[in-house]
Amino acid sequence: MKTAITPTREENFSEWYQNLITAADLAENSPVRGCMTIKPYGWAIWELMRDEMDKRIKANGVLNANFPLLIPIDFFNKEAEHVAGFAKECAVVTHHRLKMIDGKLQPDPDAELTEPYVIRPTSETIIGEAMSRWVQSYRDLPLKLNQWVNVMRWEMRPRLFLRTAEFNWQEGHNVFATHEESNADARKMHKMYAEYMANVLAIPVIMGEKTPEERFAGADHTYTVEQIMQDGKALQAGTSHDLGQHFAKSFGIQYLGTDGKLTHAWTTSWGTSTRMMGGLFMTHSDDDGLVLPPAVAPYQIVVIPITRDENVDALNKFANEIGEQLRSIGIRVLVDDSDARAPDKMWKWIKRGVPLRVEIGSREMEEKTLTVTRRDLGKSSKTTLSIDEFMASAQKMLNTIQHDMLVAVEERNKKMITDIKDLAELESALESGKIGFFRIKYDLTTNDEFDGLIEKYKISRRCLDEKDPTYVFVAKSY
RNA sequence: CGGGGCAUAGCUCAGUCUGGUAGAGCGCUACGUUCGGGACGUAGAGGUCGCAGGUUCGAAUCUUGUUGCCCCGACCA
Repeated sequence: MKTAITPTREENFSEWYQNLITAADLAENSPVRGCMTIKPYGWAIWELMRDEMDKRIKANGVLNANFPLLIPIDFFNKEAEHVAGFAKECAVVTHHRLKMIDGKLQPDPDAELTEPYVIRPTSETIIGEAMSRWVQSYRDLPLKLNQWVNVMRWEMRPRLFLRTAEFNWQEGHNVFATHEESNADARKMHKMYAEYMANVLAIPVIMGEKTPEERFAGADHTYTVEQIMQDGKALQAGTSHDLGQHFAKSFGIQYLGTDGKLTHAWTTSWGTSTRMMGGLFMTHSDDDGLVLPPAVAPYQIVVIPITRDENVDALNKFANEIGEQLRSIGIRVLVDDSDARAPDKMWKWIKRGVPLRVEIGSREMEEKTLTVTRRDLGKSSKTTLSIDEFMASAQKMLNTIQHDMLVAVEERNKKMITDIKDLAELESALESGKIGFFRIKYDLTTNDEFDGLIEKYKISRRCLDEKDPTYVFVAKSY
């Protein structure tokens, strides 16, 4: 059986993943170390993902803003834990001018900044500074901000979408008058992420709080959504932090309460990034390429005219009419009337994961029918139906695909989670090559013996079980 | 930043050991025959062999240095 992507997932998962990205024309490595170029088809997916997320953010009363890319180095000194977390991976801007020296452009030694800037790895500090000025009274609270920006973390080992030096994300930053409110907010955004991933990306997630060892630098509580990839590894797809008063105290975010007293506020921050795209691709795709849920597919339907010399114009015209009809009922459609051979067009759009493929040949044109194939189910789902029937049911078919993809991953995930009673059982499972998440009592994992297993099997604590926080999920991760 | 590997056509790679005019497959272009889940033939286009030095009559090949990439670690959304 020939597959469009080689090697297959089973043969070599990480190589399959890289080839998938090339085959689906999503992104490529750039000339800049650790940074990727997201190509138009990949970016179109991101735009759809972003728009869906943005709607949800705004529905929570959050407004978008935009803070500077560069952060004064001094801001990082203000929150000790935070500095420690990020110092190792910061890019720093030290000059403001280039000069031609010995025929080469170089930073001008005479243009060194007295105070270097850090390219933001995240924006808690610079937003904290602004909030300290914007928040004066309890009437200014809550203040809810979000920004869609790029950030930079100098990664040692980049992987397309999963870990790149520069990445795009949304980072939300909210301020509240009380700890009850900030903690409730962190949890609310956490739930929003889980809902989004299930309903938009068709990815069920494991929700829970990070253990103290894995918490965000400078947070009291970190809530995470963890996805399970097809190879059993975990992907941290979004985090929501209850920052307590750490940043409020460091940056002087205070409000005058009704009691006339000045009180430090409570902040949260919450983010999801282009890493989610990696999760999306790794979760749903197969050995023939990408499989996209309709909600984030740039083209939900591709119409392919099966042409021969004598019928090209008529068929292309007919296919475009079908395309127009579908657009008029709100479906994103591409009519591939390019002059490539029909099988080449089919494989091209199979590899790019278009949820529904519509083939039209002379026969269909005469009979007023269409042949429709679902990407998620493959060739066996090929059916022929009348144009009227299809127009009436196309949106429903897309909804069904969206739903079925979520259910399929839920089913797969059930087999990926194993209950473990003690460390001996955990070790023998790992030793036997068992993949996936292992659920074990948290207090069994706070000792040297467990640290040894972390070292030996490259596992980590992903999060506490939301349903019973005395349990923790352990897995290998990206 | 440690350990290993690689750098030759758009892509995957051979050629390097043993120095002698730059190769294959895929992809691309044209034409013909094909045509509903990866067709075939013919003809073409396409590379200062990562970069800089050294050895040599002559370097993709030997040598020194350098840069970048990949894999495995440490770090991480």
